Amino acid sequence: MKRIGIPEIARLANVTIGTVDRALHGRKGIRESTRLRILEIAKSVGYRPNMAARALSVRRTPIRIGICIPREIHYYFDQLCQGIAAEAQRAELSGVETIWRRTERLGEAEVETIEELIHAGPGALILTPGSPQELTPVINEAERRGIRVICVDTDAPASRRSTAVCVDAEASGRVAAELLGGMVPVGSQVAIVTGMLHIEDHRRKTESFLGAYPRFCSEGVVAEVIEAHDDEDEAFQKCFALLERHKALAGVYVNTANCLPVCRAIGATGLAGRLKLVTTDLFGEMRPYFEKGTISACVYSRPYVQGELAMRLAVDHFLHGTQLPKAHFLAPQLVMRSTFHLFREMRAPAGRESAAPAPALALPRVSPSGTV
Amino acid sequence: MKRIGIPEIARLANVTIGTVDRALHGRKGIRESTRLRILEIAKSVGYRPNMAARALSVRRTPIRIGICIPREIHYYFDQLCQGIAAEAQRAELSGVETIWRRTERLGEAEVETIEELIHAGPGALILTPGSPQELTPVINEAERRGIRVICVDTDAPASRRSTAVCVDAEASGRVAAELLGGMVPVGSQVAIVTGMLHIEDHRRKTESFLGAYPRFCSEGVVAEVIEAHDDEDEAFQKCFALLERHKALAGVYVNTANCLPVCRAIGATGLAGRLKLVTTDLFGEMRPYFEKGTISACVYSRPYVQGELAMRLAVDHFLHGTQLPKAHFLAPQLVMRSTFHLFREMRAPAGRESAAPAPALALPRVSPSGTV
DNA sequence: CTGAAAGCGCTAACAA
DNA sequence: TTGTTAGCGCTTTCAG
Repeated sequence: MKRIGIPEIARLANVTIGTVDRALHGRKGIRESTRLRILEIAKSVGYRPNMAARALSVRRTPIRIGICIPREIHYYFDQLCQGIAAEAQRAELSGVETIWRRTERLGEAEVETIEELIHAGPGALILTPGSPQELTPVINEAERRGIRVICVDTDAPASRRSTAVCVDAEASGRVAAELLGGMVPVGSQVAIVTGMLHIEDHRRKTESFLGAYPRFCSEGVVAEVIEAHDDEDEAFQKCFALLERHKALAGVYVNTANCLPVCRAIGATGLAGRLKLVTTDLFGEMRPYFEKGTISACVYSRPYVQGELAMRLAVDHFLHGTQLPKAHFLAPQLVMRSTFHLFREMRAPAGRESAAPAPALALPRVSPSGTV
Repeated sequence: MKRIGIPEIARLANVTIGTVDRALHGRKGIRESTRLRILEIAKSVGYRPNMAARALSVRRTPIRIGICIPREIHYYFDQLCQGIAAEAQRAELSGVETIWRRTERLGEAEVETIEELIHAGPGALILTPGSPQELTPVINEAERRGIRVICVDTDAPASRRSTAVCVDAEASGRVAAELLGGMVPVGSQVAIVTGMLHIEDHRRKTESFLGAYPRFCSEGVVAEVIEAHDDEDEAFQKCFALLERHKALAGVYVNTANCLPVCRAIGATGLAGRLKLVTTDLFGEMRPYFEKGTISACVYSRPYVQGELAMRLAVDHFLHGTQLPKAHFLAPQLVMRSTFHLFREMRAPAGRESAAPAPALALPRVSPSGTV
């Protein structure tokens, strides 16, 4: 089963490798009959190109990919970065380099950072657009220069970005409604705790839940929508008051990461387990509330997977010439009491400093000839 | 920013590439001082080996990975194979080859096929052990010869296999119980439709559901466990009779792929939507039942992801020297009415012929979940 | 101990 | 229209 290559095909066809190359790649400057003949031979011997040789021959510039991701919220964006880094490490072997620029917070210093990255002349840019509208000009500028911009986690749909990898906020809100609606009795009152409605993600999740909930729980009503501004105390206070106000509340949907104060408020009112709580995101501190049954389910956006995917799309695009999809929407992962322990997020203590920028130098670890 | 290689280091160190190679690889025949000097330079310039070139140069030992996966059930194992193939294609650049052997059905001709694969002398073997106990000797033999055996989808825990990638059947059954238990009223009767209880996977899911259901639905009871033997007619008949027998049934858990007849029976008795149905696996024909609300949720093992993961573990192991984990358990993906459309499985018409043994030049590229 | 040189399979520029 | 040739960056063999 020796693998046969271009030279061998050339021999079989009585031509030279140049001609075989032309035939195989549909290049011009070859008689149609010759091409057909060669193609026929190539097929009959089951020719498969040696990708390593091709890569070696064709590429003299390493592919560089710029990455602009915020630091905060750590537990979330660190996962995202780890996904990217994991994929990047694999692609390293094929000559892909990453340039990391982590901004302090989502939406902060985005434009400058990306301009800086553009300046480095990368092949692609992976970023989380915090303020899509402000970013649109830079994104378009990057694309104009031939840099493929890949949005991750959130999209900048009005821009000319090449693609986006994200969990659709609407799907997220809808599935939360479906879960909660399925768990509470007909006609139940529920409430939403959100961060800030002027944040697109929060608003869309909220609206989508509002629209979907009555469809999944007949006669069901959303009693209140609370903005907690991602403040722990505010969330606790407001939520506690909410539970006092609506004794009949059957469920709560928290669509921001700030779910711990809600859990505490529910615990404080002795409702844990009776009231169904559906949260968003996943991190170590949620563990006890899963165990106690305070949290019924969590609609998780899987930042790690998103990162992996974004990076992979970029790599595949450059290395294999894969087309970038218009957008890639992932289904959120539903995490429940029976499964939360299976997530890496629940093991590592949260809040650790980023593990992203792979510490450059790695000398060859495997001796080429043998295994140790 | 040019990526610098061995020739450049040689120049900087005033030696030849041969010497640099010796230094970098800890080979003998080089003065210790020279080695140190070269290593120092390599580090300072951030040398990273070009793996494509290496792969090309040491073609004598391409890493080969044997794969033994059944054809049936197509919709499931084709996904698994596509996951493996996608990952394999990426590794191709680094000189990884795959040897495909698809058996007709799970558990059929496994031993022979694997013996044959062992004979090809691969570095690793990826397989779905249909009958773990029969396979144990061959697996151990392979491991004895230094072939890393990776079980996927099901495990062969008694063997010396290097690792396994699978969704734990127990977690699957338990989360089904949690979902169903959360959706039905207190004290509800539910039923289980399984394939054959002598199949380990079915038995374990069933037992785990039986154990967990009462914990998630207080006073809840599992009224019946039905074996449908993965036969369409039998499933329909038995299920129809079941629904007649237990008018009060609030939910059904189907833990085999054979869920369509159950959906039909539920439809025929006019219970669609009222009775909560939790199924297993995901394929195109389930679409209308999701749409109508007949299926409330599906506990999906994500064969594509499992395949990707298994292959990736193998590749990372050989290319980066990564340790293989003892086992890798994935959380099942919960699919619901709001999200089923995001899955690749629901788009492509099911039952297509395998796409596994990569056809020559252009291997169809698939992405892990929905791509628009 | 170190240097020189021959490829690995493929692409691409140049010759015929 | 086809042939020839020079690398890509690395490993490896054979000389010095």
